[in-house]
Amino acid sequence: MKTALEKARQDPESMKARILDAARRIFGEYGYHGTTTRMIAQEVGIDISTLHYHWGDKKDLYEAVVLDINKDLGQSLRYVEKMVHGRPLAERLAISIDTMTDFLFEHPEIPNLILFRYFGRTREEALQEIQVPEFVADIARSMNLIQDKRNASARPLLEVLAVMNGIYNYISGEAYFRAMTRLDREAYMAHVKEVLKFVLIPAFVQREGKGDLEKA
Amino acid sequence: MKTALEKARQDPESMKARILDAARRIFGEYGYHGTTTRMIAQEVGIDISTLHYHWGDKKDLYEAVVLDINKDLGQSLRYVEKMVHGRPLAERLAISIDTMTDFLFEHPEIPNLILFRYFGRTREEALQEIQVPEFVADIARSMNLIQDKRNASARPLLEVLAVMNGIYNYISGEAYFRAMTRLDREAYMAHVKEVLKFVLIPAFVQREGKGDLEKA
DNA sequence: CTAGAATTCCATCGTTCGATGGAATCAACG
DNA sequence: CGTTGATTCCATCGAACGATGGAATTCTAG
Repeated sequence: MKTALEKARQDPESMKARILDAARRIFGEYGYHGTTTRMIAQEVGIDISTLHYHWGDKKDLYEAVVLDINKDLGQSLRYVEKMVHGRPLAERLAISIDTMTDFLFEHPEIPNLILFRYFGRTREEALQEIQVPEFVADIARSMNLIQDKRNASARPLLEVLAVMNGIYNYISGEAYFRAMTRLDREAYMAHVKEVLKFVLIPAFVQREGKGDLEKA
Repeated sequence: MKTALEKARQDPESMKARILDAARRIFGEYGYHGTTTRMIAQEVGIDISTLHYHWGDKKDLYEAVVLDINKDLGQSLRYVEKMVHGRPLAERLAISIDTMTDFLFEHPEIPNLILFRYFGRTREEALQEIQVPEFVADIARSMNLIQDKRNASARPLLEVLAVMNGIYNYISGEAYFRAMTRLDREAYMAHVKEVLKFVLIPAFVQREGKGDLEKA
């Protein structure tokens, strides 16, 4: 007998998986308080009681969404890390930006929910943590900004946040920024990648160059 | 006889002004749906009906908050523009970043509400626009990225957004990022300014240099 | 086919939220 | 003092929301 979780993971067409999928999108668009269980149920085309049957109450469902998103983001980051391993810094940054931007454009609810967590508060206490700090430290190590993941100083962590948030902003703000720039989706994605690489890469490359100079 | 608006502007201790002030903070922390009129009333120490008496319904109050914030942000941007006028690019960016960061740390509800608007959606339709596009075009002109504010192409607008959002992120994410870096408020502010200048300035300065080279 | 388990929906409950009428209080002025 | 208008609070309403019991339906094992 499969457990309920295994079922949901294995069969993306199962009711439980369909609800989780819709919940990701709607929580990502409207935030925790802006989302009603009725909105999610309607999106799936089911009754609210079916939703509660599978996922418990609203907070439980939200926490499941957060865990699911952490899982996807972690997978994607590990994939990118393998991809850029051993390459020079500028190339590593360019590939990371391109790959993560592509991935997140496909799953905008991921940066959306992360940004909601960063910037907003919830009336309920102790909603599930998004494990971003863990990810940020991993990236800092992958970028050679720190050696040990355990005791990272503030500066490199904040630098990594500049890169990650820079990407998140353009994904989550797509509707707003596209209206502002009057670009279609494809052109917007291309411009975003260009601008991100233009803005983010020089600083790190310049410093690396200076470091080498001092060594020599 | 003064109008109600003039009264509120002139006397910051008036009930109407006190309500608007509390509403800015709470809408900024919890977002539109995360905020209840009761929370605002309790913050001021009054009854909900007093709130409705002065500002109408929840949407009206929210729109007043948005207008108020647009006013403050616009003033601050114009002040910075005068301050940096005529200086070289790197200096202009550094001063702008320092000044805007200081200002926004004092008024975190401003970036908070702007980011909520970017990234989140509301169940109600047609909530008051935050006039960010206008501001972004102004800054692009002030940075000599565009000549005419009217017909700005996408690229410079997206570059300006990278700068503005970079600042907003660290302000609005203070609680989260400070916990992550274990910095006190003062140290956090200092690090943020350093990191912002480190990340954002080189790209623009480098391009300016290349531009001059091509001219020569 | 059938019995039992799993799933889905209908009806409904209690709470919270936005909003308002109307009484009570306060301030200004002759 | 008394009248008038502005302000504030109390009581309460209807709608929306989260949640659940239980009937109806579907699925599954034997």
